[in-house]
Amino acid sequence: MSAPLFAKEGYDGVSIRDVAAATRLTPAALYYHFSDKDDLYLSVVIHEFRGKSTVLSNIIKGPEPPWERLEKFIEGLVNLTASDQNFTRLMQWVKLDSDEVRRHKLTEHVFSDLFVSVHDLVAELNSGHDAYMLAISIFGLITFPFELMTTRKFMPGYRPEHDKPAVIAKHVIDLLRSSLKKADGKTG
Amino acid sequence: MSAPLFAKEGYDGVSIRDVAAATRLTPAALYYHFSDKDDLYLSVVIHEFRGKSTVLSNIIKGPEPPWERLEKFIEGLVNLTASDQNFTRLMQWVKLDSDEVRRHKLTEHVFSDLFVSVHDLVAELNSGHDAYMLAISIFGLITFPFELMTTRKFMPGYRPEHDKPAVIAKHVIDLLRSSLKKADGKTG
DNA sequence: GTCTATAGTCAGATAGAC
DNA sequence: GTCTATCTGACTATAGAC
Repeated sequence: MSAPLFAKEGYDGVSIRDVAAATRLTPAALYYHFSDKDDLYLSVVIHEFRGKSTVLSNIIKGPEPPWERLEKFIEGLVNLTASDQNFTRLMQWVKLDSDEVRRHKLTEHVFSDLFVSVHDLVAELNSGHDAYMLAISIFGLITFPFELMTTRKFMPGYRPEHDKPAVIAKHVIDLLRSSLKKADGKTG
Repeated sequence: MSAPLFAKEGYDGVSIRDVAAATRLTPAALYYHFSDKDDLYLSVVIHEFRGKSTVLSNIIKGPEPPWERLEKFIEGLVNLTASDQNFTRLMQWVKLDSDEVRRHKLTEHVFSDLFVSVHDLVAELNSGHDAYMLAISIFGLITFPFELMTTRKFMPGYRPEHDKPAVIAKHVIDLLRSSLKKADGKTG
């Protein structure tokens, strides 16, 4: 209910009174359910990510060859990111969080599982690239166009199709294919 | 003087009093030089980026073949990003800024010139990829490892060398080479 | 140009009635 | 569990002395 608020304005930009208005409760009622603002914020953000990362992890653990699972994962994360703007912004706020304890807790719940899944998948590809770096690159390639969504519209060369999930996913896959995909007919 | 403050805590996380303490002025003195907090913030951030993007643009406009200039640009932006942590964080705050007018002004001064330079460079490569998407991908590949710096240390597979600029730059270049670089002996 | 002092508003958090 | 009322402190911004 209040996730869009935190997604838009971040921790410092949202007051307990704002959350109270959005949930049609009073500040005092919120303090009955949460010990303080940090507790409320953590609960909201972690709840927002629950389920989403497990859906993507399941894609990654499918029966297909690694490259095909990677393609499906890329399409899945692009679609998720495109369909829920709060998702990307909440991740951005996590990365920027200036409170170390809070950022550590969020990282654990928000990034870890999915990162491990992608890391293990790209390791299977045997591409020669460092799996850790490669996993980070893939997340960067997928999320960066969405992180820039509100600013890149002013850049030269922009066309509305650059916002379409299918176009973004295809671009990422095309960019990675020649570096990562083993030749089709190759056998051990 | 107060750029590190805004880099760490963002617009909402830094008060006029904080800036006053950092500059050893009083809030009232700051209001003599700046009309309001927005004016102060914009001045600080834009000043922080001046010069930096022109240095990189000059690399891009060198005499070498396009792919070599792209390699040098990647190394240059990686080194800049690695040497000045404020740089990355201020860019992240710009992307997340919830005030549309402020974000528009910052985008103009912070992103535009460099984006245009990279866009035109990758267009020269004739790689077959959309130049606009490709420019965004390159910025994503370079900056994402630094945006995740504080959180990815907790991820499995992490080694300290993953923070080294040379390693990050090499990874990005290696990842892009087979997709973007024309065969060496090719002539028109 | 920089100061002290302060106006006016909003923040996080709590006490106590129901 | 949720409310009204309120405490305490921090915030942006300004007035006016020097």
